[in-house]
Amino acid sequence: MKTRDRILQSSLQLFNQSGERAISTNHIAAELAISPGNLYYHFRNKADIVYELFLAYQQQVDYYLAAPGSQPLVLADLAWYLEAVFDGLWQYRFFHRDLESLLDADPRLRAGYGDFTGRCLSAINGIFSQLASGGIITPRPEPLRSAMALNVWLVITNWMAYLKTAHATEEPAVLSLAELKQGIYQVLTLELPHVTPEYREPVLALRETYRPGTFCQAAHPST
Amino acid sequence: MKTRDRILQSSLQLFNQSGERAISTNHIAAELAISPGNLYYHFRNKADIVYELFLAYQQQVDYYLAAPGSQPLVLADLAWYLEAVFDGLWQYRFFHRDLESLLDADPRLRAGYGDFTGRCLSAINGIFSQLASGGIITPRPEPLRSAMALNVWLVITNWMAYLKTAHATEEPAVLSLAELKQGIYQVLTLELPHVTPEYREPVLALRETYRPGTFCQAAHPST
DNA sequence: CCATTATTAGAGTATATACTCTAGTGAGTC
DNA sequence: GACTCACTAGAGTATATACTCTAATAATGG
Repeated sequence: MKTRDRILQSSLQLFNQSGERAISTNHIAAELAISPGNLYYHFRNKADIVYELFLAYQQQVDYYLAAPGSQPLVLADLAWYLEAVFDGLWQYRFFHRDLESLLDADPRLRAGYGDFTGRCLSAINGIFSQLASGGIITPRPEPLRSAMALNVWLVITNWMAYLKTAHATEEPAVLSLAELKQGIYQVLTLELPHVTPEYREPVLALRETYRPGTFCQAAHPST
Repeated sequence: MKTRDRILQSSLQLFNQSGERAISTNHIAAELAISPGNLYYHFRNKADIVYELFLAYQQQVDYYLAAPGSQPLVLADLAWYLEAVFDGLWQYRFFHRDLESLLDADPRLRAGYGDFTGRCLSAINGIFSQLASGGIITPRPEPLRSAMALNVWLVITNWMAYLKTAHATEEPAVLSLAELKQGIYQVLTLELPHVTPEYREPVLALRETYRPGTFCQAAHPST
């Protein structure tokens, strides 16, 4: 594997683990047992590493959130979309932690992220449309649908912060993909009032799949 | 005004302006034209300043979110609660930006914030109950009501980050209290499906009050 | 007035951070 | 074997950060 890619990989791992703020370029170099000079041969600065990671994140989410076209969606599609989004969020979870500082440090990133959010919101909006076509949720007029999409986005992007701040018992809060996906429970809670009567039961069942266990959750973090 | 209080005041202002990460104790001392030694006479370290600001934040929100007791609520109460919460969020807006790092740096803060969130969620839950008693929203069974409260909390605490990251056009994104309060529009969107038919119109009217203007918004930040 | 205590200045420290510079090394090519 | 060129090491720099220490100055109470 090329050094450049190893830098990206290690950076992502360390950022996810401890946050971008706590990880210096020297840390990254040390982790890879390469010299700082070597790292700076491959990247002009730290912001460039972050930006490249953002591009990968963006590409992945864009791919999975690709417009559902105009065919109606079934319930399994909804579950699949939610899983995909939370997978992306998990893989690049350092990103939404102090995103503001990241954007302050790099105008390209600010512009790119603005567009990215816009696309995500349209995608969610489109998914709502096609879920309505599929008879799963009741159609809503436009200004409302966009506001709903935004709420979904807000819940999704804030769920991790909630888990790591309000919910955490351990000292440096750790997190597992399974816990993260309990965010799907919250999203489905959000959509519940808009589900058509005939789909209410199936959606409730799907939602139950992600219900946060009050029992002991022996979850451990992986990469 | 006592130096200690001036330190807190200036810290809050600078933190809100540029984020805790970007503001060093030297910056704070310089802003007040006092020596670093003087600052450290009044506070053992930076985390102590942050913690004290958290206590103030907590006290304010706790005060305004005090349990509505058992008397039913009217629509004006709902508006009042929302305004109060967003006011608190505004005054201590540095806090929810990289909260995770703040908690990592101070175990007291982590514990305190965990409790604080718990109380906020119960308060929102209680407000839902009393809104139901007041005939404004339809009563919901418990596990659902808590999940709804959590969604409200997620939307509220993430609204500012959304504005400053996705929505911002300016370089260091600035924000006004008025813009922030458009978050109320989102919260009311969230609650809309649970509003009783007879209150639907009044709630829609209230919500319209906070609708984000598509027109030019010449809002400028104040402290 | 004197003694004690609270407050302040200001120079200084140890450490970290992002990043640079120079001098290579090693694999391929002519 | 000389040349190139992508790649790497490692020491080094300027700056910042959180924080300390000493000594001086107010403020206060008896």
